[in-house]
Amino acid sequence: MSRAEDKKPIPSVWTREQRRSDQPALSRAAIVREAIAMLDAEGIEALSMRKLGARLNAGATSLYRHVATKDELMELAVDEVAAEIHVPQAGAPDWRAAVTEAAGSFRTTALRHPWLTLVLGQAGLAYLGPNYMSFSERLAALFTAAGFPEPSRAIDAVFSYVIGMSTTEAAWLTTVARSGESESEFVARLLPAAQQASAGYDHLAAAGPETSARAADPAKLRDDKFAYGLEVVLDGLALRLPR
Amino acid sequence: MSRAEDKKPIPSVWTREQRRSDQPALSRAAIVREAIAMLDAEGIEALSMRKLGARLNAGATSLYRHVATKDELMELAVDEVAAEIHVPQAGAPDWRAAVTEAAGSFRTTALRHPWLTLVLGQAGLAYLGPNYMSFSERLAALFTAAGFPEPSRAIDAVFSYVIGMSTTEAAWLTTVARSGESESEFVARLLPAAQQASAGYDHLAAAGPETSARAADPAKLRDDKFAYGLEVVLDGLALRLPR
DNA sequence: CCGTCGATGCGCACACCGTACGCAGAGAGG
DNA sequence: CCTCTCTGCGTACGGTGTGCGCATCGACGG
Repeated sequence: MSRAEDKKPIPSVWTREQRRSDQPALSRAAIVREAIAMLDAEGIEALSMRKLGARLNAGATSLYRHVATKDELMELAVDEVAAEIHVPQAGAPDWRAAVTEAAGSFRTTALRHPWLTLVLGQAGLAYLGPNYMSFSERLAALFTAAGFPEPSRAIDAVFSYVIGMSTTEAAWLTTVARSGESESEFVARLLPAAQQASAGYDHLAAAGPETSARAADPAKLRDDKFAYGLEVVLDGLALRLPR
Repeated sequence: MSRAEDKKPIPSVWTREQRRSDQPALSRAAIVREAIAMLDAEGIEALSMRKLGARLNAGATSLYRHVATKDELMELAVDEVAAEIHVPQAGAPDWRAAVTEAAGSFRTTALRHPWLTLVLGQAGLAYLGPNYMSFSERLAALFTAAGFPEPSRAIDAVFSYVIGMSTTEAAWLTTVARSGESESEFVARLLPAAQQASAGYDHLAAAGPETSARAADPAKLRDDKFAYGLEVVLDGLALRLPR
């Protein structure tokens, strides 16, 4: 106590930087934006509060002034990204084209942010953000205008398919990304193993050559597969439209 | 060195328990079995190598003699559980009934092990276990026998739907389980909040009363919803059968 | 019977995680 | 000028997955 200055790097007025008005400060919006950037770039398990704080020139625990918990951050990120999904205005004459557009938009959003489906599967949309709400509202409008007596049933049918396919694709793309190779390279390298694995399974082996022949452009193959299944679902729904 | 016994609780012959032939020892099968039990009982984020080890009267790191990594453990658990999915023998006259059976079996398995869909979304089935392989093989046989020229397309369509719906349901059930209430209680308690949230959204609000009236038996409602969507997909597929 | 060896279990340690808590400044209002 | 609220941060706690090296054990060759 006698020696006023002891250890520590001397917290004097000169050492102390004034950090005010330097950065636009921390804000919920900035935090969410940066979190999404990290999630997109490095995947879901690379996001930590500490790293996120560092990216914002802040300490890890500073974030908690604007966000209650990491889970809440994730929900905010999900809702933010939900704004990217485009659902056409209701009432257009061709409801199939409109639904196809909405489904495709969901898929591309999910593939652009491969962590989306993971969080959806975990949180289950318990707390609904505004963007997700208006997404649902626009869908409901679309299917109602199309003439479905129980629009929510039809929506669930279509979007269960869309979510399922998008989840699978996102998982695949994540695996590919982790390999550091392009999708075609990865497929080429995986092919022998896959064929060996399906040896002894008659029907799987039968599908092998056919699949490998088309593997030249895997992205297009995925597009086609998605479109095919979507047409299947829409055909099934069309049978249920009155008249 | 002079005093032979020093600190430490004296590792003498008497203190030292013979652990041999007490438990069936640690084995990969036992580890996977116990991991599944923990996952089912306490959810995916409650499973840690330390707790799992403790449940097997073992240290955390002992498990690594039988399992390379936690991720690998999860893949083993997924494949183990895949054996529970029942796919009817190919060649039955009514392919729709057979597919409905397989789809329903997948769903009940996914709901019995709500962590299944989460792991599927993460790992993307990069490494395929034997049970998952024979599941796929049986499906391929089923759809080939049904007469689909491109069975894999049809399988993907149906099971993307099934996976999507099951994922959503599993997430919901997990949320319900965390609340400690029954599903009906949870729904009842959630209803006012849901209605308030959908105020201002015309079409969502319109669906409100109808939904709440049916909320008396939520499990049945989910069953119906799943069956409805499945019929939609199967109808769409039926249109693509030759002749 | 004894010495050796490979397989097995475990304690320790490391780096990292989410986050509770209380303090240090800054800006606003009296 | 004093006070009060709001924001950021340092520290700390109790967890996590897992690499490493040692102790122990059953089996087996001499």
